[in-house]
Amino acid sequence: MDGFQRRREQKKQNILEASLRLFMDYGIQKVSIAEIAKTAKVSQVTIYNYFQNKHTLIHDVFIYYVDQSFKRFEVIIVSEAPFPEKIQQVIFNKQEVAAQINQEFYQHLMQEYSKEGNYIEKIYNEKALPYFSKLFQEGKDQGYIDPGLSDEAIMFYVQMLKDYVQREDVYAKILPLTEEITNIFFYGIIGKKE
Amino acid sequence: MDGFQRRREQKKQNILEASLRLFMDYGIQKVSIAEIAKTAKVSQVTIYNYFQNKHTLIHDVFIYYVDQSFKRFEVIIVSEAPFPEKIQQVIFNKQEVAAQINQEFYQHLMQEYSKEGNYIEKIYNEKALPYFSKLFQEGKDQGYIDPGLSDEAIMFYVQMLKDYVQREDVYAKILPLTEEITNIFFYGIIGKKE
Amino acid sequence: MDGFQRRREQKKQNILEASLRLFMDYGIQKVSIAEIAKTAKVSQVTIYNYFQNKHTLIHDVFIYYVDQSFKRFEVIIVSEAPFPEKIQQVIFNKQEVAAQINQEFYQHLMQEYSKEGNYIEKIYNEKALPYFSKLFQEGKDQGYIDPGLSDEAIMFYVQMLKDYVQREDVYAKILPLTEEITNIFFYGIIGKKE
Amino acid sequence: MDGFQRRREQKKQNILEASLRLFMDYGIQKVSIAEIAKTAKVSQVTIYNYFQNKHTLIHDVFIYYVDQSFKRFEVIIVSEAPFPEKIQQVIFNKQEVAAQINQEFYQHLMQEYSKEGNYIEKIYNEKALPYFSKLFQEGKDQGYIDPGLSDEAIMFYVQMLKDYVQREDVYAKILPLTEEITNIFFYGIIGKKE
DNA sequence: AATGAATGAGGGTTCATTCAT
DNA sequence: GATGAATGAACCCTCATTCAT
Repeated sequence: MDGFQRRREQKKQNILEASLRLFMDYGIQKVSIAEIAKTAKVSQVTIYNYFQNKHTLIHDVFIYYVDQSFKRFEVIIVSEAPFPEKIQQVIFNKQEVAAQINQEFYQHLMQEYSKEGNYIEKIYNEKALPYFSKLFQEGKDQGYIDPGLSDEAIMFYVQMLKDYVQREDVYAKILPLTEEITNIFFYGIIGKKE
Repeated sequence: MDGFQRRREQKKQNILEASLRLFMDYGIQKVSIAEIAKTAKVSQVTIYNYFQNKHTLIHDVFIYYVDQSFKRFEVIIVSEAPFPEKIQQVIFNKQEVAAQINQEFYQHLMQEYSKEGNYIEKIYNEKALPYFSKLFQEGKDQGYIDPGLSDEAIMFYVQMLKDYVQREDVYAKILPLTEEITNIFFYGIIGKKE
Repeated sequence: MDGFQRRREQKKQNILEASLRLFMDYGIQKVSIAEIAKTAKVSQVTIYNYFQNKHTLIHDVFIYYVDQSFKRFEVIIVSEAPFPEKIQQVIFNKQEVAAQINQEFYQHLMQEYSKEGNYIEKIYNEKALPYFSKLFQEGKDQGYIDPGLSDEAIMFYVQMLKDYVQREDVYAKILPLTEEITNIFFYGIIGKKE
Repeated sequence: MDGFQRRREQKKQNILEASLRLFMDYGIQKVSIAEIAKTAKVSQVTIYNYFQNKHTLIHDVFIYYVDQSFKRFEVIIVSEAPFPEKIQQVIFNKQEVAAQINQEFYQHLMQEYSKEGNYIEKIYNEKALPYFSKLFQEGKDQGYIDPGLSDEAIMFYVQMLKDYVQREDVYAKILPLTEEITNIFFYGIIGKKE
């Protein structure tokens, strides 16, 4: 990549980052192109030079976001930590780009991209799922997970917890419940039978 | 209530119902007053005769929604069904006003009402929480729930599952997993020890 | 006039008075029919039963206003006070319905009715002008007014002073100047030559 | 100022001029942004690119107007014409931006600016008042004005006449009375004593 | 390639006026 | 005759997007 290309990429990333920041703070619909342009210190038209329209900008921001979070996710999975710790980190660690993610942003993506591009599906099936499978297999091998459970079901649970924990309105409330929640995750509401 | 009053109430409810329907299908911001008016078969101004502005309309729609769902929730709790069935119904039965609820609508409310009116907090603390407590006590008495678990922690799980199940993008996927998910809820990922 | 008619007249006057009050306080354009209805404690439609539309309502309010002020004006003119005192009263006394009249109201009338109905012209020519003529003749006879001056010119001056004094933004400032202003009116800027 | 800036200024002035023209002809409230846009041959949004909202547009139009009128006023005052002619020009010459000024426009500004910005007060006290003082002193020195009269009182008269002459509804009527009115201004209703 | 300027379409809201009881 | 309810038209303003330089 020559200097020219590099500067171009840099500018593009500036726009993506500004957009992501704003989307996560205020939601998608509340953020205008003009606002993004001002934050990224470019003109509105420059944005249109890099991205077809707001729709594809959102799409690209999302991909940028997923790629970034995925890298951090990967680190946890391949680490040498014991299984329960890994699970806890995946669920509770705010390892995402931002500490708090605007839910509307998240929802919008889920809604939009479950229909068309289906990028989220694709990336999860291609990348996350194998990692999760590996993680769950590890759990099953070490006796932490019932071997009869399907990966889909466990993944649903993990995903759900992960999502929920990230919600601004929820996070504060459950902080003191972390241990209990983890316990229920492992042993169910019926509790550990010793 | 005379005929006048009754027709007025009826029309108001029409607007509320149309709004709720649209909000749940498309989200709040995407739905214009004009659209609501057309759906409810009234003029835009009529809406303004009943509700001060869009903001308070949303508020009122929300209250309408909460009240309605709560009635159905109550029915389940006080029924004579065995505990596990009750829990399953609370979580999985689409007892809500609508089969599918738009998440942005839900998020908006959560966000909004965690700040101001705090109506959701109030109704949950005053009405839902006691019912939940009673239900959980029932579960503990019958050995379905570890007596050491706090109501808050269990409620978190129930609420999370309930919310998640309602999401458009999620519902279809987990339908075949219902049984497994219930199992995890009861026995954790470690599974039932027999 | 029977009791029925009387009640009708009473209601009509209520509306007129409410309108006048509001017009003078806030100006014409800022006052809605709904506001008048609420102030007069009638329904909006009732207003339309008495007055064709807002336009004619304004017209009628104006006539109501002019008639009322005219009565008070007449009192001064026919009184036994000496000429200079009469003039001063006509100009400076806030003998109008309201202490302060919203200028927009006044202007609107002037503008509107100098074109069409021309009611103000008519009433002034028919009623005020003769009185003014009489007053000015009195002044000329007593040596207070140059006999060479036309009634129109003097009337313009009196009217102008009267209007100006009534303006909210002007009144306070000129209060301490009353005497000087009267002097200039009588003797001009060149002053009394003794 | 480069070509960019200059064209921008030009366009801004177009909008100001169109607004002023319309405000003066029809009053402020009756003139919509759409109408201004059409008159200035720009889109509505362009207006919003230059002015925050209608309120500040009105404000800026007013400043534009005051500045322009003041320049012409200054020319008269510093000219070499004899005193009576100057006075007559100040009062009667339609030296203002427009031949006729809508009174509602004027009133609105007076009302508005007696409260907040107070721009009119400021400009009059800082700029107009000194000029007027100088003019009146000239009149006193040359025996045209009674030295005992306060500047405030004379200014009141001048201002009043100036305002009144500008009124659409008044102008036509007093045109034939110009001479008489000037006489009254100089010598009062009692007339010149020779 | 990048920008300031411009725009069509649409959104929420208000108002004078009419309908239906 | 009086009212509550309803409405079409208009207004201010915002936004994603394009034009012209």
